[in-house]
Amino acid sequence: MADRGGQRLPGVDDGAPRIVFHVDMDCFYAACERRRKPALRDEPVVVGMGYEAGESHGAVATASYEARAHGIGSAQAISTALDRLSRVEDASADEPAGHYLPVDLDYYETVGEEVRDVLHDCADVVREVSIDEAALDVTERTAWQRVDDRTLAEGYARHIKERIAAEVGVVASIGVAPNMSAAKVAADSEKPDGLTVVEPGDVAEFFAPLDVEDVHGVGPVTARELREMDIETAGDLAAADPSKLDEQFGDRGREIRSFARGDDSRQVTPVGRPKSLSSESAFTDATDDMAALRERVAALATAVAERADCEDALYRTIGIKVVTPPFDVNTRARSLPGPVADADLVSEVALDLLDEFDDATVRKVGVRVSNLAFATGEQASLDGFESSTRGRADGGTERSGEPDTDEAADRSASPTEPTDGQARFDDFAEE
DNA sequence: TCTGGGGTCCTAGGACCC
DNA sequence: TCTGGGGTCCTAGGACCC
Repeated sequence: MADRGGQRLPGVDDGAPRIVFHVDMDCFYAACERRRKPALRDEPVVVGMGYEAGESHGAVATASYEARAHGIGSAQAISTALDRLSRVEDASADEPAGHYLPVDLDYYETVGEEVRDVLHDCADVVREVSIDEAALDVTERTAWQRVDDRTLAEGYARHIKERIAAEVGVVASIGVAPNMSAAKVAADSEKPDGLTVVEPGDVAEFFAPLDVEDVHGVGPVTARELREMDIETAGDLAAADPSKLDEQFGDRGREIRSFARGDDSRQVTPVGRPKSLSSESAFTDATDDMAALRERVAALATAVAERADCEDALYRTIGIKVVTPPFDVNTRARSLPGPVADADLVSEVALDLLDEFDDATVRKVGVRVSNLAFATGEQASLDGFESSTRGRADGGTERSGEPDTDEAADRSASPTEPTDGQARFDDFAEE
């Protein structure tokens, strides 16, 4: 598959800077809606999730630039967005200016698929970061070489933008840089319809004036702590005393400092299998109605189990999330002796974990399965998979025997396991 | 920003093992 | 029983990303 760029061994540096493109669709959900409803072009468009038609509950997923001009932004409460749209000049109370649409992920997924087809056609290694973003290693397809004051890489990026516009009908911004972190920041630096090239020698200079919060891995909390240390810009962070950062942030300190310098040694690799699957849902008003909570949790458990099924995933840990006002996140989880795929069990365990919160007021609940194992397609040999299942199925740890007992001995010690890789359900009836 | 939904990774403490 | 040291797994929470 990815046999050109992908052959390179991790950590091996042949000296030549790589060429990474970060491709980011502009206002992707809104762009998808416009693709199928051309009348929405040039109009303020707000795509919101977690809301029912006619209500003002939920949050903004994507706002078009026309809507952003009125102060509407991502993650904003729908009520605020509607309020701001209704204040637009030619809006009436009944009919606010602009268009408010609920998310239609299935449709965006099909559009995203078309974009991915183009990207895979244009690059040897593609890392799909999300439905609307991807990192590409195109080192083998283009070059940093300049022709007429422009790099070949810039021309290639432009070609990809044009293909996406022509073949899919949505607009992408692309950042071009020698690594993923710099390419991402470059893509964000000019939107919409941006194309920003940061050549290998210019990376540090490009980062220096940026706000610390623009650095990958620096969120609101870390940014505040950095500002308290008088570190305001990426340049400040790049020049900061590593031991001080280490003291404050541990390993993450070194990482964000090197990102701020424009250094990022991570290779572009395709995303692997998921590590967890979850589903959550908020109540319009916080509730202490235990019956309603149980009903919601049971429905989420069913949904999660179904998705795990679709992905051929077995899970060994089942957990819940309970959010109480103002916004306290509580999680509980229970691990099973071996991987299973059993919807009833997900429900049962989730509801059992929920019992602890029987006198809580709850605004949001979630169900998660993790510690995933995949029945098919995983490169680990079936032998390895089975022996690890067996080692745990008796309720002990894998190392429950003598130290360094070999796998053959381990295997013969538990002769009665099922053959499909699942532990028996009664194995964990105890707890 | 009174806050939707789906993820990843890291850390810290406790249980338990040798 | 105390002390010492190395290690894994599990749970819960936090920060971050899109």
